[in-house]
Amino acid sequence: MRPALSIHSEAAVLASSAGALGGNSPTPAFSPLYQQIKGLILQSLRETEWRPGEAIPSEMELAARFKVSQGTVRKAIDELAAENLLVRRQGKGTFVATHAEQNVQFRFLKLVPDRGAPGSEGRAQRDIIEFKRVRANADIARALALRTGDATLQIRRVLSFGGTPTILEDIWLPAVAFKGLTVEQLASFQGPTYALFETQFNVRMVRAEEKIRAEPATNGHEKLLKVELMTPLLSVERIAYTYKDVPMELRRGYYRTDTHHYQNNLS
Amino acid sequence: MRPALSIHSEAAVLASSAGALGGNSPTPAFSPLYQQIKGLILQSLRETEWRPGEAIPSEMELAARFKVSQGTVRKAIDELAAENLLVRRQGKGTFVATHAEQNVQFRFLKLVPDRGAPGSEGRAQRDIIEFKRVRANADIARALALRTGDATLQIRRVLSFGGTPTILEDIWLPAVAFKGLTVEQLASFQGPTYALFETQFNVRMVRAEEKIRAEPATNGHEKLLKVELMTPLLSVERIAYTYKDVPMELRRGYYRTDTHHYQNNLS
DNA sequence: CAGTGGTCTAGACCACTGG
DNA sequence: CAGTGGTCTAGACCACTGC
Repeated sequence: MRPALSIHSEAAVLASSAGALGGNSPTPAFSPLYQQIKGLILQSLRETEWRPGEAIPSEMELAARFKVSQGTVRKAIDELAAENLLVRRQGKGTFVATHAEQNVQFRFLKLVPDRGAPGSEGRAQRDIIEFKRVRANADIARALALRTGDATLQIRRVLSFGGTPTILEDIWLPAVAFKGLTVEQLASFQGPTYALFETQFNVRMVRAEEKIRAEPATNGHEKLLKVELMTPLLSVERIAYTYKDVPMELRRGYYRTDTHHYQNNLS
Repeated sequence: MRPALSIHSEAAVLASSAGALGGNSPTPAFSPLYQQIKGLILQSLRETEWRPGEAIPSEMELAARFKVSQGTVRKAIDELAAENLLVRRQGKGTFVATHAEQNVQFRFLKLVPDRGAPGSEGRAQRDIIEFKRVRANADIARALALRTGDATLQIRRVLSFGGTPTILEDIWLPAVAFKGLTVEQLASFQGPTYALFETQFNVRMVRAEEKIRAEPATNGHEKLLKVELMTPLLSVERIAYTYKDVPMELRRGYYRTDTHHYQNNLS
């Protein structure tokens, strides 16, 4: 069976563009077939040909569609599954990952209680303190790849565990992508906020970067978290990205760490 | 070619032990061949048949040794490489991972400068403040899977970047495994501490868990880090594990986060 | 029972490294 | 050039799911 895709198609593009610019082909940039298949599947995910939670076609179907062997499709899916974009379920199929699944919830919330398992406290109480439309300052704009002055939605909320306010978060979203988001929607939605983003705005968060510092409680944060002024808090700044590495959320969190801690595993 | 290993060997063990206990075989616990191969390779790593930095036998050789196909060995090695226990180098071979490699250094040190790349500050200055033999209290013993009162080596040191003291660390090691470790050795060794552990004590750190909190500088920590009393510091408690999930190091670090931050990537 | 993902094999060929 | 890991294929069979 001859593949319909050239093994060197991407390389050809790179080489030709380098040639057009007069560059002397720095790297052949060989791209294996399965990487190209991976790219095609990724493209379908971006274009939401299959939505979060849905099954994608079987390996056999995809192999036929792309005119490659099942093993090649398999390797592409393997990588996407390793990146948590797809979830394989033996006997059932391969599914688009979603933040609505229980086991995924704690991949993005690393604050866990000192005693007991991560989810042992039941559902966190979420209180929305503020919701407003603001123009991005230079910092916010840079983080979200916007221009200074572009419209954003800002949300301030407090998460409480067992009645104790533990997390204060300020969230900024590009207004264009989240047009129509309301406080009511945010307040009434059961489940992770990122699941709401998936179903209502077709925005799927794929990865995030967090910068963590220790800072004293000030600016009224101490009142909202019910701690003394200048109490050390964990400051967590997160930028969350969608499929094509587009930043779609900036989040500044302040965590109390007297009964919880930020858990990280290195390997 | 018939495999010399039974596909169900591990399953058989589990089933028989469950049977001996009168259990009614809860899970067949099917173990694929490549997992068994992975286990055998892991065993050789533990027994240091191949030492950190050395090449392991080629895929073909291992396939012949274990009487399986190259593809099966390949899948086993794939997983070990994904876990950072092995490193593949095309055209050269597969090597036992080591902390002596440049690119590995920053997998375990997540504190990076606010400006500039992770390694841009040059080598950190390390000053050993204290080195003593102490008996483990209940906390230390639990963390290192020792008994209270067992001997440990305690090291206190300060890491400085560009002349600024930034990290204060207390390290506890089980004395039995690190017999003969001296201050001179620690002070004179160039490169990561974990690389020293590999070459001198045959202890290879494979993964670690970190619990992070925000705490005020007290107990003289403020003097060693040259900050004011009660300045918020990042408290990082790490337990590091060797191949077979044996804890071999407890480390309590206090990080200044005025010019650096703890960087974490979620996916 | 059919359909899915998961394992295993055998062989061909490619890309990369170093002598 | 030989030796290594990397890719791709084709086919057989296994484990799991749900009808």
